[in-house]
Amino acid sequence: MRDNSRVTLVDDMQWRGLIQDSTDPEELRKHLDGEAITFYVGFDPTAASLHVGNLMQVVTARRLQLAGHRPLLLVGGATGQIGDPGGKSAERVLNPREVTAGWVLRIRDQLAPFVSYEGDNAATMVNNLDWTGELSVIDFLRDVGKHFPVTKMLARDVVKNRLETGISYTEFSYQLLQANDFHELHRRHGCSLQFGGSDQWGNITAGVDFVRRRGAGPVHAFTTPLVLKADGTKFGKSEGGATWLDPAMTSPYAFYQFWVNADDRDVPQYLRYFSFKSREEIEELEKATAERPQARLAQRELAYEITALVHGEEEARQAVTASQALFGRGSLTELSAETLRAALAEAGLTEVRGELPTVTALLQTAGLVKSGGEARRTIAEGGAYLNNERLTDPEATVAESALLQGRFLVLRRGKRTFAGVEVIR
RNA sequence: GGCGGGUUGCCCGAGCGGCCAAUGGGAGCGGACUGUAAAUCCGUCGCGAAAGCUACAGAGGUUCGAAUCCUCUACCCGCCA
Repeated sequence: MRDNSRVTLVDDMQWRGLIQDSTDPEELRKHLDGEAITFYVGFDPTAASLHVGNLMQVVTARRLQLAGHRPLLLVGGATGQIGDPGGKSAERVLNPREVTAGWVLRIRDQLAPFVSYEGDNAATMVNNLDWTGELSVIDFLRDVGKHFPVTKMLARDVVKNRLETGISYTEFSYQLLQANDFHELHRRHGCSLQFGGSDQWGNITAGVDFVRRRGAGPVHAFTTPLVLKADGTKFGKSEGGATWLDPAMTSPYAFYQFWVNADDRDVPQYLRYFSFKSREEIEELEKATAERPQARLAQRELAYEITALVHGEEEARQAVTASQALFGRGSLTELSAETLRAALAEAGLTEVRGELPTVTALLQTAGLVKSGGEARRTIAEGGAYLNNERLTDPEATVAESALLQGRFLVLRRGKRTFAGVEVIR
């Protein structure tokens, strides 16, 4: 059945605000809304895990695949050793090769579940070290370097911004490597589209130009916008650092909480960017937020969906259950031992043996404070709670009667940072 | 190559012999208000219960006493060649 009013991929992406810059918009539309194509998006191994800042690219790749296109997920084993000058105000310190190599493996595994390897448009993982590692300097300079006018390279914003503070030849060359990747993927896999974050626009267009100069193409490209927060702070940071996709670095519970805590003003945009819900569903949630913001319906839906996508349904359900148990209005004494254990395990559970320590020591052991002084200060400020009751005496020892289900203690710092302790005898 | 300036706590940035664990701002943390939101206001912000300890690029030195003066080392930044 053919419906002329059918919403196309590009229509949907435009509504979601996913396209910041692009090569010829008309051509791009024809390309993306037409026959299945092969596209690529790259991730450099600059850390042991991807973080929520990378999620935009991940879900967009998934979105394109769901629309029928074929993804090439590139992990930059080569570019990751060089360092993209973009977004950095100073030269970066090179990571040892083995470190980068290890991160490549981890990030590849991490990306794997987001796309499908079945069917005509099965995804493929690629690593630019495969074609860059063997490349000799002479070949590189003759075949790649020759096509790059230095004037044009200098004019790119990322380079221009660094000219004052300094940039090494190494980082200056980054755009050539990325441009060459596009050409290689075009040659090897028929890749005709690259996308990335808006900070990649210079590198991406360098690639588009390069493919054309090598007599191939035409190829297309677009960038996704930088995710902004209404309060002006950087997206992706929460209590004490980045929000990682690796469950060992950011627990599924903390990950879920990251989204639950999203600013009302940001949620509608986040839903558009990250969620696979339909336009109707998203607009419904927006309305709910406008009418009853305190219900945080949009935040919860968003948090659940993204947590399930990244960590799986089971983990997402546990994060929800834990959140309900800890933030619920009900008394902690009403929770069953299983619920309590599960909730605290999500929030972070520490085992304590022997005598019951002082509350100061306990806050420290549970990792809610860095030092005894900080524990005392927090208690003095009225920001420390045991089983949801405010602590007042830093020297107090935990009473036997405080143990929930005979062995659990729920510690809290401030409004929303929980930690659990299990007393083992 | 010559001359000059700089390196302070998570970041910016004062301090230029004792009154300096070090003014101020930002971030962070806590409280009040709320909705696990925002904005606002208030408090707090090296370690230690305290005595005290460790800190102002690094190493030495002068001095009763140094972030502050001197010497060397490292790094950064200007100006002139």
